[in-house]
Amino acid sequence: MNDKLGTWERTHRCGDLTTEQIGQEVCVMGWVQRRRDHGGLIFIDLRDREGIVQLALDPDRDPTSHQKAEQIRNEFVVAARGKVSPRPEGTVNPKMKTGEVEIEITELRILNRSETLPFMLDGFTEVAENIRLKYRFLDLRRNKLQQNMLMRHLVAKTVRNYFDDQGFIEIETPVLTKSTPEGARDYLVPSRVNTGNFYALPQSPQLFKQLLMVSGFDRYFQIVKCFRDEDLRADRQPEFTQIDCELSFVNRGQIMDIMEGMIAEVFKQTLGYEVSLPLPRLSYAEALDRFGVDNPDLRFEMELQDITSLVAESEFKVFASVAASGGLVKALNAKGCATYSRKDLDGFTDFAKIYGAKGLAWVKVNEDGWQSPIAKFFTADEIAAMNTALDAEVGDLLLFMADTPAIANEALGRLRGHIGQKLGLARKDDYKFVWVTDFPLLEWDGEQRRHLAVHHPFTAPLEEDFGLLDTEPGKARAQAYDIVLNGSEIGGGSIRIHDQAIQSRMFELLGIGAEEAREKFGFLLDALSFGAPPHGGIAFGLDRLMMILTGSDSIRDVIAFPKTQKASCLLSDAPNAVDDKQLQELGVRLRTKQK
RNA sequence: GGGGGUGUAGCUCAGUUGGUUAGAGCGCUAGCCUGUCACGCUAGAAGUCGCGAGUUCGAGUCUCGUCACUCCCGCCA
Repeated sequence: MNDKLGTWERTHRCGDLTTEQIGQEVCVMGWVQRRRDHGGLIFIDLRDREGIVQLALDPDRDPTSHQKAEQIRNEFVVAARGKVSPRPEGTVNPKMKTGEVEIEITELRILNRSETLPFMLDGFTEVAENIRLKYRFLDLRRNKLQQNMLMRHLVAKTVRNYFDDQGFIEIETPVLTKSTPEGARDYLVPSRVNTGNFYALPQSPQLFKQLLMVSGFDRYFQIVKCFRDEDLRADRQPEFTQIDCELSFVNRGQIMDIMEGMIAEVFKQTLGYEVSLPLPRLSYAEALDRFGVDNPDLRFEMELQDITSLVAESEFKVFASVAASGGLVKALNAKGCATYSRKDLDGFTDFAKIYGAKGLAWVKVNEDGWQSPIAKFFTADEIAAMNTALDAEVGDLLLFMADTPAIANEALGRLRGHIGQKLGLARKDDYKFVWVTDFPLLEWDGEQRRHLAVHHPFTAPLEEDFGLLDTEPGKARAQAYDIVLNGSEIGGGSIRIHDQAIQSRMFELLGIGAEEAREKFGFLLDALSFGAPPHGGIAFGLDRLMMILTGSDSIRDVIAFPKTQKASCLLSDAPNAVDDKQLQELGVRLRTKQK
């Protein structure tokens, strides 16, 4: 039989008790982290979301409570009253926040019992993901996840306060929206009252926030769930949260200023970390040239060097032929890594191959020159030129990639990140931001034989590249910007097209005919024709930001109830089959038999 | 759609060349213990070796298939 809560009121949270409360009568409630029964004395570590405090139960002080404590097991829910006391000389626990005090219990109530848990919550062992997810309500009791959720709340609160101060208002946009087949796959919801028709869950509130600008709300933000039916990754869930913003009458410099202010405020409030503003800005072209990727990790240098011209005439056919066919030969200098084994180097090659590289050439810089399978193909002058370009010194490891520009950049750029991690140059408590700007507006899709929007079809081109739309649209750059933190894209946005004629022209360039554009985006084109102000915005991935703030390797650790890689919820068993009756009402018939 | 990893007690894992009755730590149960804090000591219970076939005198171990979890490529306007 459990005890009743009765009229007891909690006076403090467990983790909040310090020497300041010494002498006070307190009442705490929480879960039993651990019981240590000495036969006489019993100690209980009582836990709530703020932390753990030690309860001391002395049979001489209160035999009834002591007797109850003998039955207590892990995760029992307990309420306890007693006096906060300093721990006896020599028994202070410096590892605990509350380690200088304990509560001398005078009355104890067992509010509820617990079965033996399927796994320990003590944080000393890594538990398999599927077990954690099945018992997510228990997993969430663990300290790390409690901290993550509390910090997530703090971030949301900070964001709301900041935007409120800046004159933004939060407006909700619909979750049942219209499917637009551009971009990611939609999650579809069948409509009962419009049999045969479907809503789509929003991939982002993009169009609605633009409409809010047309409506004159001027500065909008929303912390909002978005949905994409694509395959999952360590940093991707099918439903995720964006900090979504849109502003009118601003240029992109002003947007970036406001947004980096928000990010700085978040880092200050959560980690006490001062982000120095303004953040560096890098063009897409420069990012690719120096780092190979558009989301460079700037916690370390190790920049890529373009050595195509140095090896174009060399005897090494692999490099020379790539150079002759318009490819790139790029190299990076892994400082002091000449000691790496053949196995390490093979590992790097395998890593590069993931990104389409055919191979990777390496050079160890020794006292007596280059040690490398490819050294013999180069003249002393060529080697000297490469050494200079790469700032090579004895003890360095030079890595070379020759391929099409896209593959050479991507593969060597990813390898740069990989080696930076391996060398411990990418510290989790170091935060390096960069804005990447001037993305290409369009990319050519060879399969569909049409241009696709790199960002989305509502992105405005750079004003100086306007003319290119009619001549070489593939070369036009966008008024777009991504904010990158430690090699991870945490946000992206653009100035939008607010001129209906230009938006129509953009649809044309994307191979979307006038009729199709009207059918899919007619409401946007209409809105643009009724006095749309110049506007632009950005959306931040809250989950990815939380991963970095909490030092989490998985997005699941910053989401209360995440899904597995196959997008199922092991806790509730979603998605699941539904009754025929439900399907009938929706006018939906399945094409395949269910298992 | 493709590639890699993992799956053995409630949890974390070990298990040799295919060979007797599958082990350890933690947890759990019982007993002891008045200053521990991942308390300690003693004893005990606990297994569909993910699932299904196959090879074999014999399979946790080899082969094939399959399922789940996970990391990556593609995909993610």
